[in-house]
Amino acid sequence: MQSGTQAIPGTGGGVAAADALFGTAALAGVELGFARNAEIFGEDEDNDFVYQVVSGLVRTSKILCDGRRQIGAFHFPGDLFGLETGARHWCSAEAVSPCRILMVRRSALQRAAESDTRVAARLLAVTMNELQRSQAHGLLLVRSAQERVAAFLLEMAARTGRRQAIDLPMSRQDIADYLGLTIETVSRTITQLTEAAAIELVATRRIVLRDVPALAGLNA
Amino acid sequence: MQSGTQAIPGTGGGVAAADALFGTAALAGVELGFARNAEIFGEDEDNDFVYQVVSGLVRTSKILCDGRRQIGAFHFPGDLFGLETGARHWCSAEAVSPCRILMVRRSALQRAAESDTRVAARLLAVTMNELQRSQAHGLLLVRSAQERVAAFLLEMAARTGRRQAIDLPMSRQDIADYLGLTIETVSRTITQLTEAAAIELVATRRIVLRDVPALAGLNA
DNA sequence: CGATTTGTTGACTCTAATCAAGCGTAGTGG
DNA sequence: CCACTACGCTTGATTAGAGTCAACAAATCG
Repeated sequence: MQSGTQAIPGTGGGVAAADALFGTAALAGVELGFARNAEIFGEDEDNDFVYQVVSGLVRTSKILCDGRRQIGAFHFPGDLFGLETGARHWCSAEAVSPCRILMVRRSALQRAAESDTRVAARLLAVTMNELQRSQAHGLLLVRSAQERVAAFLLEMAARTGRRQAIDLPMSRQDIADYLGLTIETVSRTITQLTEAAAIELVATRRIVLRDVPALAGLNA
Repeated sequence: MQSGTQAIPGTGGGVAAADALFGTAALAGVELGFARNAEIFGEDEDNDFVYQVVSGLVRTSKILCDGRRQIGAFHFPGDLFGLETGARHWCSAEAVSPCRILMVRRSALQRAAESDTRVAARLLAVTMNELQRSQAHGLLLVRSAQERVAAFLLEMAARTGRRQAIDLPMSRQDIADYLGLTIETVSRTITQLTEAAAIELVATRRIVLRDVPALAGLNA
């Protein structure tokens, strides 16, 4: 069972911002469905669209020269992704769970931003938020395995809106690649947090946060 | 001698973009000088300005709960910084070398962006570039010490425009905090790269890149 | 010139990676 | 329905790489 992935209702803020973005400008977007692990766009492909998650979960990642994969971000319903300046994509995007994705032509969005100040302002705000998220993610990568996993769980709880039980749509490999760890270390750390009674492993992909202050105490 | 810090001419692209940003809109900015290690803004302070480096080098950083410091970015002449959405600053900014900084009121910039589409577009482009830089930095943090230091040296060479000799305006501690390493590891790695004839340590803060392909070969 | 900060080097420790095996849960087909 | 398989996850043993602690050298400054 990996239900719940499509049921994630979005976090409100993101959806509202994006709605204002696309809605106000009356931008025609194409909505497409993607199967689990399907590629939405690939590295070095033409950068012609901006994307919004309607439902499901998306990861953006890059393959390192040694074959390892680094996941830069998970994108939840309402989130925009593919926000880049270059003519070609710098990273790739795949569906973690079955997704519905809204695609808007970059040129159309640009025109909309030129004619509607609110669209431009929204787009800038969304980009700045993404910048801050990226910087926060960078901070994570220099911390201990326990701190990374704890922060990840709290982030997922915050993003899915759940206070207690979180359903993780992504595999341990995805988590490891997001946190810059190996799957073994992620697994071991989850075991440790369980033994420390900070969390409870209901199922492999369903985790209950038992001691949120303890988890938060591991953070900066 | 830590000369060269004020002589860095900017990288062209950054300066041009920023000039268009501030110039076109006829934005009145205040230019201020900051001594070495002076704080330009602090974490949690009011986020009322956007800043541009005129000369010198700026670092933006955050202090972790365990006392360690993580540097998110170095900002060179022409670069904008302080691009955040929140009402308060999320990180702090300090002068690595003596700096001249142009400060523009966020509200004024926002008004300029509303009246001039080109300003809005420039601001968005600059923010997206910063996002990509931040993501690239995140990638660095999951690599080996050698790869991080090599990438750092190449980045500095690219930013300062020098092909061969780089003058590093920042201390080993700054480098370590930027790369998520300790000063000892940075020092040892520089020694290793010297022994491998990839670089040459002319002075502690002056490094000549002897084998750029070898250094680049360590990257993704 | 001494004093102080900054950088290098060495010895040792410890965390997370690696290599390898075993478990559990679908999913498949007889 | 039950092997059988395949995959994702966990656990164990060992290793490698960076951190820590400590001493020393070198540059900078008054």
